Amino acid sequence: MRMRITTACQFETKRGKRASLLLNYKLCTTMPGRVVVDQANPGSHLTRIPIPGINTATDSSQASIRGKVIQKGPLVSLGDEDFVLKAVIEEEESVQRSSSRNMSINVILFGGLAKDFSEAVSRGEVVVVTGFTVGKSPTAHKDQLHPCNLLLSGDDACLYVLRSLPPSVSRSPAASKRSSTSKVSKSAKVSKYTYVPLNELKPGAVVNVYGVVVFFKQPYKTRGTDYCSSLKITDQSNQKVGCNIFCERLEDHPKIFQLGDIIRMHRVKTQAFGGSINLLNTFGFSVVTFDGRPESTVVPRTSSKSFHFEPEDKQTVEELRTWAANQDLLPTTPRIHLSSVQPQSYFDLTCQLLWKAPVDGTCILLKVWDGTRCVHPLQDFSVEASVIEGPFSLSRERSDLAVNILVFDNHAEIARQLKPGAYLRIYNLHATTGTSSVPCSSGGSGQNQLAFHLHGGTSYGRGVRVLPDDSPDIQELRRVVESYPDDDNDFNLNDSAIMEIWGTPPETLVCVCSHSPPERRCGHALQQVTLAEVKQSGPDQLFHVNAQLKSYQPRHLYQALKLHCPKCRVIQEIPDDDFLSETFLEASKAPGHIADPWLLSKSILLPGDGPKSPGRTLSIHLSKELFGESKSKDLIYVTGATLEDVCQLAAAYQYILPVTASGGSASLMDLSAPFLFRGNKRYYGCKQCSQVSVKELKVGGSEEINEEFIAEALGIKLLQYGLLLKLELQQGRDTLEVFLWRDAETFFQVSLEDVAANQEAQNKISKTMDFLCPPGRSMAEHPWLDLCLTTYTVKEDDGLKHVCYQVCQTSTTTTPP
DNA sequence: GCTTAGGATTAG
Repeated sequence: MRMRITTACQFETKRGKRASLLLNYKLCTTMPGRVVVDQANPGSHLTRIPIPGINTATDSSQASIRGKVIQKGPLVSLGDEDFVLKAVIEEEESVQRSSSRNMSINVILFGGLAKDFSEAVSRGEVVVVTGFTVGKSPTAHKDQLHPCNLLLSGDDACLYVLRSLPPSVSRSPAASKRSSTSKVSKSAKVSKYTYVPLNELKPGAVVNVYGVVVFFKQPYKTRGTDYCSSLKITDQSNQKVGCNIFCERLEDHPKIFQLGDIIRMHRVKTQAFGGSINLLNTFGFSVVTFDGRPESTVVPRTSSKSFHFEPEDKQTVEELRTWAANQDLLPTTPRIHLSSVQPQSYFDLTCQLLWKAPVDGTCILLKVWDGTRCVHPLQDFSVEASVIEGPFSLSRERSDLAVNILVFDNHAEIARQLKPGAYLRIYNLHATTGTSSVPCSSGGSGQNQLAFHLHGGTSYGRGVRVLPDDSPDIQELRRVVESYPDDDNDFNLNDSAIMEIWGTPPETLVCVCSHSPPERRCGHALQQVTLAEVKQSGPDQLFHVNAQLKSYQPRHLYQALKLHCPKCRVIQEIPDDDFLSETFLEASKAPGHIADPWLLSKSILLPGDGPKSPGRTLSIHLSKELFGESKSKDLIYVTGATLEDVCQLAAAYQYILPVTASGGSASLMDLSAPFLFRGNKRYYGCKQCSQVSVKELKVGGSEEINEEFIAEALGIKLLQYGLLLKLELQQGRDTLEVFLWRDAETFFQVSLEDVAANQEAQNKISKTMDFLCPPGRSMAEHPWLDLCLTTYTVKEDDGLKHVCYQVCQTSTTTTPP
């Protein structure tokens, strides 16, 4: 089958309505790179954002900012030990200058931090800040500095000073760089620790120990309040000692990646158990771990902001490593890649997560790869595209190598928090064969198809963990996966640059177009023109061009798919499932009681499974009117339902309307969430244009209940799905950036409502884009397209009008070869 | 309020 772009002379959208050409985007092509600071530096687990790259959408919980102090204001007292201080920090030379103006930013410090900064930090010093919030700088106009400022207040705020130390002072592991870190408001305390050999432990003592890890489980949830890391360690005394570390927070647990890692624990309690000594963490416990391979550099792994580390520690680690290397302590299992997996075996897999999707309450499907190809036939699974988190459409190379992993039970809970792009180690993964009866299995011939299962439980250290980006274990993997052509479109810079515009918060997307373009038809009578001629022309014109597609943005459909209001023309993002789950969960906690006389209600008490998941009441309400019309299955109202409940119910009833009780009456939830569900489809309402009130539906006998009818009855203005792509057209040496928006449905010959709900429709779009812009092919191999373009003006923030271009009245058609 | 786990395969 061959696809060809032609111009369609007739055009009418599915619903017979037209969205106007209203786009107001600026593309920032100079988004600075993401720089991860050196492991030895503070905030190394965070993404370092260059100062020019800061904006109000910066996720400060994941970011650190580094800069040189170029101005330090006076400490201003606000009374009662409260202070404020303003400083300016400047991006250092090392980062590429992408904008000369935004290299310096105001930092406003509050409270004790302001006071400490005033006393401890001088101009010219380099600082790293974390836990900040980003605000709009009210003085940007006046001081010509960065349009944002950094606000440092509260417990999360932290500021580190990078400072040279005299050689005699105990240093951080960054000693080789001749620099150390001091955290403002905490001075380093120098004290000696003594470590007890493992064969000298006596019960009932609190000790510090070093050891080589000979067994470990990743932290797992206990029946109590904490996670437990269960491990066994040994040292030169050859004594093996079991340890149980209980911490509520996962980040406080020892970072153990593989057998042979070295662990140092401070303040562990010895305890007699079963004739031997066990170790248990106790008050003031701290832990640091190290890679166990003698050839690797000694880099402490810890999430502690301050920890003790001296040259003696480095020596102890090296001695333990050398000793362990000459012992028969650890099994000598070779690293298994997907290419060397044996059916029915258990192995540890180091891989990259491509995407994930929930299967049911106890199972998550992970799509991963390690750059090698599994030689065995693999079992296939299918999931709804709408529940996939991550790039739904993989390049051919990637999807050839990617495998599915089913993660069950306790591990599913951890897997829910994994982010696509993360590097993972999955311990005790089971390569199973035989037919699967999990809900997402596509069936198939089954018997000798391989499937990867991470079973529930923690036997044999079964578990999954994220490896840090600087882990030596992933460098080779990273090199391999990054060598694939499509890679730079998926997880790194390009996407974050695109997200600058495509992820712009909805309120800034309100369209401010001067007026809608006139309706014109291309018709084949229009003569083809060059891109240069299009650019030289004014707005409100229609052109017929012949060009190639050089590139397009965003690369992922889930980034291009939007919701928009046909009335007020606001464009907004589609909320992700994590957000929706949270919203529904919150609402389900306080369902209240509905006593509307026009509803028939029935409540079910669903048992919980612990203090963090208490029981809840799910209520289903039927409209008496619909019941009388024998349409009781057409629409039900539910209260106390989680997102999962709603999806389940959506399989049995036509329309599900989640409601909460407000003064004894049914009322809708916040319109941030879908107000209506039908099968896989979700319907949203416009916050600005809806005047919601839940009242009895009046249906005539022949009237069909559909989303439009329900929305109207509720006073809701239905949002429509839209698809927004920016295409770079090429014609010889000339290029032109154009949008595809209004006529996206015509272009792809697909309903965007379907695209939001099913994989098949999504595949149609990705196949089309792969055909128009074949990944990894030269421009000579890109097809030539006949396109209609319209020109129109958009009023920018600066008040000036800009001419924009949009593809219109063009559809992809398939023609026989 | 101060437990939880204390290695040793799921059975999808």
